Amino acid sequence: MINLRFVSIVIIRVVLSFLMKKYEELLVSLRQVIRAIDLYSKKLSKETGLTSPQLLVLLSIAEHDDAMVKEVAKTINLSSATITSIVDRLEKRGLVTRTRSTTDKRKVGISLTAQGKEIIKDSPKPLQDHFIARFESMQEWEQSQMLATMQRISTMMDAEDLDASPVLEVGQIDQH
Amino acid sequence: MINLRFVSIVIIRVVLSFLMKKYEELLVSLRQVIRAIDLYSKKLSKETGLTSPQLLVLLSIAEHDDAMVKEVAKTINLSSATITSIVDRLEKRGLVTRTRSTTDKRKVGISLTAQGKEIIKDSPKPLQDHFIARFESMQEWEQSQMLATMQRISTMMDAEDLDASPVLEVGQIDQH
DNA sequence: TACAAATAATTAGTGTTCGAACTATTATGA
DNA sequence: TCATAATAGTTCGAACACTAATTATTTGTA
Repeated sequence: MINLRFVSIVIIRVVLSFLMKKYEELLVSLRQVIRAIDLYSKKLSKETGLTSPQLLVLLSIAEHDDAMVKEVAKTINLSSATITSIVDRLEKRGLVTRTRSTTDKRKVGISLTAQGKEIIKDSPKPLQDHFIARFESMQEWEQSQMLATMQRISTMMDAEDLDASPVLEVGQIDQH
Repeated sequence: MINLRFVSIVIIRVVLSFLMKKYEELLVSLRQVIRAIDLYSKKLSKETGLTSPQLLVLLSIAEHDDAMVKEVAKTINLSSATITSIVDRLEKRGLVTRTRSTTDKRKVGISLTAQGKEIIKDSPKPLQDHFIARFESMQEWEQSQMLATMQRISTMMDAEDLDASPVLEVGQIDQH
């Protein structure tokens, strides 16, 4: 449903517009952040032999064993079709198994194999885990500041109106 | 080079960690923003019959006529290979033309056809343009606040160290 | 000048992502 | 009950997106 790649490009551009006067400074920060994540993602791929989405799916299953396709899809914000194709590859490599539920034969549970668990165990933690300790030590006012910024952007996008009435055309955004 | 989709997922998760206490509130804001962008992107696709990347390429060419593949790639942060395949489709639909340069026969200039210009003219402005007017009216302190937040995240990622010495292994991030 | 290195674009191959159509199963309600 | 709606998962086709390899051309230099 959501094309997150495009979304991220727009978000970055919006943030840049938002800070036109600080454009250069912010660009440096953003590039550094993106570069750090990109490099870390490559490191993960090299060490585990998995792509980023594959690792995300695997981690999601590790947290909730025997997860349904739909649950995984919702957790990491991808369509069921995408999860199916990623699980296909993971299954082919013997990292997960599919088991059709006996109580509801529409459902399919996905579980890690011993080999899958091994890979998870060896892989470095996802980038965000590394930062939580630091983030937790932040001041309350800094957290509030970030939230205020996001809400401000949301308001400017009329996103609230959109959400309130799903029927509303997006064209409305473009007027007035 | 950069998998922006994965990057955006990590950024969103980092921001969420960052705001664990405000988790629910922020989640609502983020969903609203993403939904607004997603809907707007669909509106663009429906009106122009183009996908978002195609429109981005087209707009990039509109701004700098006779642009080289490499220039377009750099402008919208995609690989040359990706641009080639997108331009293939745009050319097939008669929206752009390729002209090999006479001075440097390695280079290929991409230009809009009359039909391509027509589509650009009719298409609504990209989402970010719509917000610039609002953003410009923002207070100086609000802009500074956003920049401060980004720089804080950048620092926590040790991204500056990374950028300072390109040789540095990403593994360094995971230590400290 | 001649030849290696660098550059620009493309092609090949793999993987991700989606919506729409399809199959199978379960839930609902007249 | 039994037809119909809803749900879970898959398949299919199209478009992206990347790296690595290839082709053609230009640049740099011995």
